[in-house]
Amino acid sequence: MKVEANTPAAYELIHKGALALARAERAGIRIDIPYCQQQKKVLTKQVTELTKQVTESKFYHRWRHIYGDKTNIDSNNQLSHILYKVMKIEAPKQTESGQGSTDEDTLSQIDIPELKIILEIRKLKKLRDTYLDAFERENYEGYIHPFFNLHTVKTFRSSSDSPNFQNIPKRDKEAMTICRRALYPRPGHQLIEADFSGLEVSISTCYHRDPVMLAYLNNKKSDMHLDMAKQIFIYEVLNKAIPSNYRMRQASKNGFVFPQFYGDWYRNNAVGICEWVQLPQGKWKKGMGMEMEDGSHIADHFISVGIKCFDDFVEHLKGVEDDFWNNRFKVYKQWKDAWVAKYQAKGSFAMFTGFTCSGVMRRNEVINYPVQGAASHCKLWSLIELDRIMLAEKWDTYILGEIHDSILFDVLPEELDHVKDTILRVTCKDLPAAWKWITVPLNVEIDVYDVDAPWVPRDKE
DNA sequence: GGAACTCGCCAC
DNA sequence: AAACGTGGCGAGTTCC
Repeated sequence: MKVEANTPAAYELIHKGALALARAERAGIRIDIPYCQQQKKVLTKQVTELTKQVTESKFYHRWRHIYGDKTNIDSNNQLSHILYKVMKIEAPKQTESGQGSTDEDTLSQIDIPELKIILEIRKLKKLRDTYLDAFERENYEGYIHPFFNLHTVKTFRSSSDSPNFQNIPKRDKEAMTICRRALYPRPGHQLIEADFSGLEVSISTCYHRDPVMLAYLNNKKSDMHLDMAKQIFIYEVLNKAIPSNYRMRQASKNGFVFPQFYGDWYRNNAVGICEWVQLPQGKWKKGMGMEMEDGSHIADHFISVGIKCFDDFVEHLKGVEDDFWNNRFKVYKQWKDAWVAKYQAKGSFAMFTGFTCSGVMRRNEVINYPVQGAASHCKLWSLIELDRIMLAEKWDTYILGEIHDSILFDVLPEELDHVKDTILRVTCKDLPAAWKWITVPLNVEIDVYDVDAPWVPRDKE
């Protein structure tokens, strides 16, 4: 497969983007090194304690009996051999190469208490060795300078390394706090993060122009994910403020809608959704799964509507998928089929932004690349423009980096209001004015952190 | 002793 | 009909 910048504007975007990102790299992000060192010690102590618990167990003795001095509780090869060959447990899942899997999902299904400890050790070591250690290693005079690359990714997204600034924990609150507590604004400054919400959905709609999706994007009161949650859970999911309703919406969004857009299918979606609401992949009984607002459980509800096990749920999702593409978003589906047919005839396709992709690609790639690419270019155009303005107006504010559909800034508090206004103008007005193919509204949310505070959201309530 | 591989896991 | 897109990186392991 080959990608090319086929227009002067496409070339210019990459050229200017590289320069703007180089300025972000040079600026760097302030880092609290004493905190990193101290937190690494805390994590090491916890790891040592947990390791001791494992090595004192009967399970470990069995392991040691096989591997002797070579025994290593970090070795998944050894663990796989012990579990599935020595103890003859039936592996719930295989890896790519056919070995019994030892990932989190698999180990948590096996009833050996030491496996829970091993998972906890893995988690703590990940934080210590992948994040805090990398921050300290890359520290130069109190700042890290992650690289942002525009030449490595097939779809024209960016990548980041040394350290990778684009995969610092966020969803797991504890992991997020431990890692992001190390990253600070300049003295007297504050961090803000501007996030394009649902950018790839918006950009895909510029291609397919599905009227139902357009209606969702143009009507702020409508909520696609809430509607999908109602259908998937056969439940009146109405209020995001109720925790169980919110969870069902999250499960629909991240377990069904987005994976479907990437080309996934209902069988995988069923597994994903069950993980979100803590239902097993077998028979369901009353009291199973996440708790609802009235104290009942999600399994009670599913049983009451005739879904009594995982396989019933898979069949239900098959129907939801069919309705999703052949009824709800049928124009989107027609666009996908036509787009792929056109690619098959020509051997290439063009993005809105003046780039072409040619060569052998799978169906899902042909559908995903133009969306991911053009969405990424929207963020890059915005970043270039904001960088230009901040230099021209001599702001004491810096662009620090970007995470695919968001940009992180280090802002002088006196400039905050002006910076926020400028971000919203550039992303929501100037960008669609410059690129006429953007025919849907774009939404940007700006998270503001406190002055002199790390990259950790202030606790609500 | 380094290159290249597998596996697992973080982000969007 | 087929069946999840893009990365970086650490630890363990194997190959040369």
